[in-house]
Amino acid sequence: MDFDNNKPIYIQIYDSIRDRILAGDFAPDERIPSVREYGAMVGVNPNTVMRTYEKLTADGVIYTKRGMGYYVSPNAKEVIMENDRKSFMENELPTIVNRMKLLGIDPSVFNDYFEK
Amino acid sequence: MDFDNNKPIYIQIYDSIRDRILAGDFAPDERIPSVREYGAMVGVNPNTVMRTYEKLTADGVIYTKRGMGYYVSPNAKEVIMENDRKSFMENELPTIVNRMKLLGIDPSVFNDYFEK
Amino acid sequence: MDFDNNKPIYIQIYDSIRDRILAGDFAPDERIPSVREYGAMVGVNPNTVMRTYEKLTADGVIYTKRGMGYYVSPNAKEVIMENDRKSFMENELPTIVNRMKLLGIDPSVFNDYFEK
Amino acid sequence: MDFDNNKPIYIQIYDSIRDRILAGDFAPDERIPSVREYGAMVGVNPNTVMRTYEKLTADGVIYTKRGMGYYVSPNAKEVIMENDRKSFMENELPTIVNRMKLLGIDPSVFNDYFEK
DNA sequence: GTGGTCTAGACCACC
DNA sequence: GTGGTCTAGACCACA
Repeated sequence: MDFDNNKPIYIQIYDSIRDRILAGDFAPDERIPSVREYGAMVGVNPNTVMRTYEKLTADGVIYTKRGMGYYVSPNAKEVIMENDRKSFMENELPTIVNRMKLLGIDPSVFNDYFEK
Repeated sequence: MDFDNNKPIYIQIYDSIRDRILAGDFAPDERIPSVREYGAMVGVNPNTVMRTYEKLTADGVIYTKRGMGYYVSPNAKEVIMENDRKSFMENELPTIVNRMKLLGIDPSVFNDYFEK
Repeated sequence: MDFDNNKPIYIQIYDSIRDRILAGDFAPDERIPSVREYGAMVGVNPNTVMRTYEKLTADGVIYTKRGMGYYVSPNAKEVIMENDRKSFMENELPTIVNRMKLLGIDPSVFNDYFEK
Repeated sequence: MDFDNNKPIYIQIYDSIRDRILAGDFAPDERIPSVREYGAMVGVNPNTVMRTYEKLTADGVIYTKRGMGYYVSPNAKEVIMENDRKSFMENELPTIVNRMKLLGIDPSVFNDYFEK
């Protein structure tokens, strides 16, 4: 796995695991690789993977069983979708609209683009 | 002025000055506040403002007269609009639409939000 | 049985067995399930149950007959009650009261909660 | 500062800072020592202090200004009190009451103890 | 084996 | 100077 230097590695792993869960690569209650395994796979230090797993746990996307590993939450997909939708509506949408107004771009471009 | 901690302050000032130029707060060839003044206004170290002014100068949005200060370029608005519209239509719009499709968000939210 | 991840599982099993003895689920000199059986029941590795049984044996709450299994001590209830009451009154009660005072919580919450 | 080996150091620092805020050692919007300073003071690695600060930030007890340091939230005291009260009522009270019932301890001990 | 904590040391962007 | 990220390596309790 190769990383973009402008973004923390642990965030990039975070994004990629969320994507893989959404894509169905990891099923609910399935065990995901240990921090050591995953670190070896993508070529980063286990500590860095740990940080990703901590964040995903805080989100409620995965959970941990002591001494056994990390598992995908049963409702992981819903949690991810819900978080993203919320963040889009509350944070991104306002700033996008604001910019479009300043740039004089009409909202109809979205309808047009959607149909393609 | 209050800042978002996830973005460099000098970029946030950069954005805000560009917005103010688009909004007409600063007219072409008008002098903008010195780094010291501006820093005091927004509660920030002059060094940080300096960094903003350097970036705006590199963009061609403002220019400097030695010993006199910084001035808005005659064609500042056009420069900003040109760059931003292009980048918006080519880069941002596609990724936004893509995300919205994944999240199942309807393009009509834009029309709705615009009216507010 | 579902476990709280902040506490070792063998301790949680330990607590639960003590509770069951106090509640009369296990009578004095009655045989308790083998580590294998108990592990299967609660979905845990026999090693983990073993650790619990060792601790209970050290406490004098159960005893072992070689080749036959583990049995509840005749005076198990008394041992548990004795230890716990003392430790509760001397150690826990003072710190609980102290915290409640700091947090401004009235002792009446206990009377209220008891009735439920 | 000397630490209890049974508890993570970063949690012990976390507790101690919360206590100091409640005690008024750190005022609202006051800057707290940098991770390096604090680490040197209590004799731990800055990374460990960082972990404490991250947790306090997640709680809303402190906030960070980029490149400048960490500051006590204006409503830090209220946040701490509220969190503690909630955790007491939801987590501790039920388990305490449960144990008292098993041990046959009457809730009146609290009223008695409070008056001392 | 697993997660979890901690250290020492490094490098970066930002202020 | 500050926070923030990352590595390498260590040690521990737990399963």
